[in-house]
Amino acid sequence: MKINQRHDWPLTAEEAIIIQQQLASEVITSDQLTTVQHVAGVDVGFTESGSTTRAAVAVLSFPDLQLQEYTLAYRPTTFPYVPGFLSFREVPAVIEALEKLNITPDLILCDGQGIAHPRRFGIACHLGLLTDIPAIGVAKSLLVGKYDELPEQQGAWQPLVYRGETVGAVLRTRTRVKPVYVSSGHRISLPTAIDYVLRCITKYRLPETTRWADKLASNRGSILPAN
DNA sequence: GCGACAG
DNA sequence: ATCTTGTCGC
Repeated sequence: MKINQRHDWPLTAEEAIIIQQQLASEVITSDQLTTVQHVAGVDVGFTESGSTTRAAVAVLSFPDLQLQEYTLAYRPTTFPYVPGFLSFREVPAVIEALEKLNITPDLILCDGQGIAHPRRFGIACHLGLLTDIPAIGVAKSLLVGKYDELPEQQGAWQPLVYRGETVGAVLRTRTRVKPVYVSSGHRISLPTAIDYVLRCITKYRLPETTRWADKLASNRGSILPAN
């Protein structure tokens, strides 16, 4: 798929904040999706002491969740990990991997937050805007916000509140397992996002999309080409 | 000023 | 994220 470059990649947090504030105003948190036939999972891993960023995209059919295609991209790491600026470290490589895709996904599940972010612009928002594809943030841990305890049952959830606003949901994807943090990335509402995340869950805590992407980005099973 | 802090 | 073996539990 083709992706139009909307900005240069900043080298400092100060420059990154300006970009986040500009793009955050363009994020859409209402449903604007087409029929979902393909769901993509995205993840990033690091090699060579972190100097190389490896991005993986896995496209699964929906709703049957069978792997249809995957791409990889390697790039030198140019931005450090700073909470609140994860996208500037990972998105450049992800974009490159997405451009190699033959199938254009109808929905993207990201490993990280959507609008559940200090400036309402997590990695799912960034990827959603750059690709103009509906995107959901599914994070394994909390970045910002508070929430009440939730039932142990699969499907239970509680609003994630930050500065008086509901920015996401804390969702129990499997009974008695630690919950995940779901938030809108772009072109999707929270209720719809929760629904899709649950529909991508089979027998594990994380969606099959992110499990595939994670496996590919970390090269487990030695199924990847060296480069 | 003191903590908190996606991956 | 990454460094790393065995081990407890279903």
